[in-house]
Amino acid sequence: MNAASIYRTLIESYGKPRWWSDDPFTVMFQAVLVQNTSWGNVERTCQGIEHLIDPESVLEMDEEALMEIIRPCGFYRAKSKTIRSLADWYHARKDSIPDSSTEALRTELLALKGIGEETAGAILVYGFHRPMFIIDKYTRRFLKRLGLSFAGDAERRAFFRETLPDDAEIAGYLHWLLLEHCIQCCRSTPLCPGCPFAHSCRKGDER
DNA sequence: AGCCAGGGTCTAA
DNA sequence: TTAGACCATGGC
Repeated sequence: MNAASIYRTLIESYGKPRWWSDDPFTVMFQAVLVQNTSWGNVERTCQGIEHLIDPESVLEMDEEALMEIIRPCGFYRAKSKTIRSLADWYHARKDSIPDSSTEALRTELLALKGIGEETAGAILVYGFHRPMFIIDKYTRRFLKRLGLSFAGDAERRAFFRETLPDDAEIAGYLHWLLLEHCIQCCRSTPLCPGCPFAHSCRKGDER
């Protein structure tokens, strides 16, 4: 089973996925909050404070206030620092982003403390509409359950690049679809009711 | 009560 | 370069 047929199956089963957010800074803010944290926590935290989620507001408020706001998402001491550096970076950089290469943006993001491959990928894809396959824990588990093993994330990315176009929308939709699928299906053991991959899924046989 | 959640950094070997 | 400790809270 190749990546293109995985994508097709996901679309057929779950329909057109939603985009993370149309606002780049909202993507950054939430991408940090969601690190090793459930999406529900992030949604509850962001509910009602939409007007504070922009670089200027973040830089204006003191660090204690920001920590208090994001506390329910855990790791709030580290995450508040990361969000501030993102706000700083984006505030200074946003006008020149359209002229920057994806690789340059990725390098700059990775240089910020608290931003790793996955968070950078999410920001590039959903925030800046740059093509990049995002490999997260769910993606790894999903591929493994399909019986596909890889030496590392570079190989996983290559697997997706092999049969899918180099396109930001596809990358974003694929990631969102995998997430949706895994939350409904892969997260539960031992059986996923109505799983569109049931015929090839080796759940429980993955370690 | 204990485990997991859409990670990332630091250290030791 | 890789494994393990650590960060912290909320939901089930």
